[in-house]
Amino acid sequence: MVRQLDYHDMRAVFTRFQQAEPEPKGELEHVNAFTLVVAVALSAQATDIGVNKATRALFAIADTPAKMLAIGEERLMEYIKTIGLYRTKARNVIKLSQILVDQYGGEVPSSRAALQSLPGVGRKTANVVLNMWFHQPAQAVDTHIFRVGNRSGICPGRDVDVVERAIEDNVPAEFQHHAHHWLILHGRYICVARKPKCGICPIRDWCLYEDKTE
DNA sequence: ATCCCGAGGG
DNA sequence: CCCTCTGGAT
Repeated sequence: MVRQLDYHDMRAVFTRFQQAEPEPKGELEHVNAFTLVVAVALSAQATDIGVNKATRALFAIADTPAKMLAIGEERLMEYIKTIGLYRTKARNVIKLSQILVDQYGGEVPSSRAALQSLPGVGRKTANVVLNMWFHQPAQAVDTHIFRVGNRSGICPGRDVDVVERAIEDNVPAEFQHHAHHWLILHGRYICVARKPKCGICPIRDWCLYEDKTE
């Protein structure tokens, strides 16, 4: 039996998030749609801090698909070698850049199908781009949101698809667009994986998580 | 279910 | 040492 916060508690929780951070933003650095796609693709199983450290130098010389192709896979690998899974990511970014040049005039497509057809871009990355760049009602579920959603009862689910639906179905409409970043930031700084900081949690009154250490 | 895979925290 | 980090492809 999965417990899910009721409508009243959901409103209270997101009102708290909104008061603390009226305009939450992601912390992945990017300068256009292309660099956003690349940054999000690179962020798989990596911290945004580590990704930013690598992309700062990379995007200074390669902020378009054409420039990325000019650099090539070998040199790209050197830039992102400090990020996990770097071989696969380098290959995907080069392939993806080639497809954007060949099929989309060097632009980033705005449809989910086109985004997800790019190598290294799955549902989660596509949803981030749709939400952040194209301002579409898409809910990306990452490791933070999956954990926070299940612990708290905000958006529980056995897999990410169920959690995504729980957000769409149960987060009040006016909070939908910012829900992604509110939940991520909460997971990153308060509801952390190992030892959640329930002592300083702003939504503790409504959370269903049983903290046995305090 | 498995592999990919470095950096940082505890 | 072990765990975690805005996953995706096979």
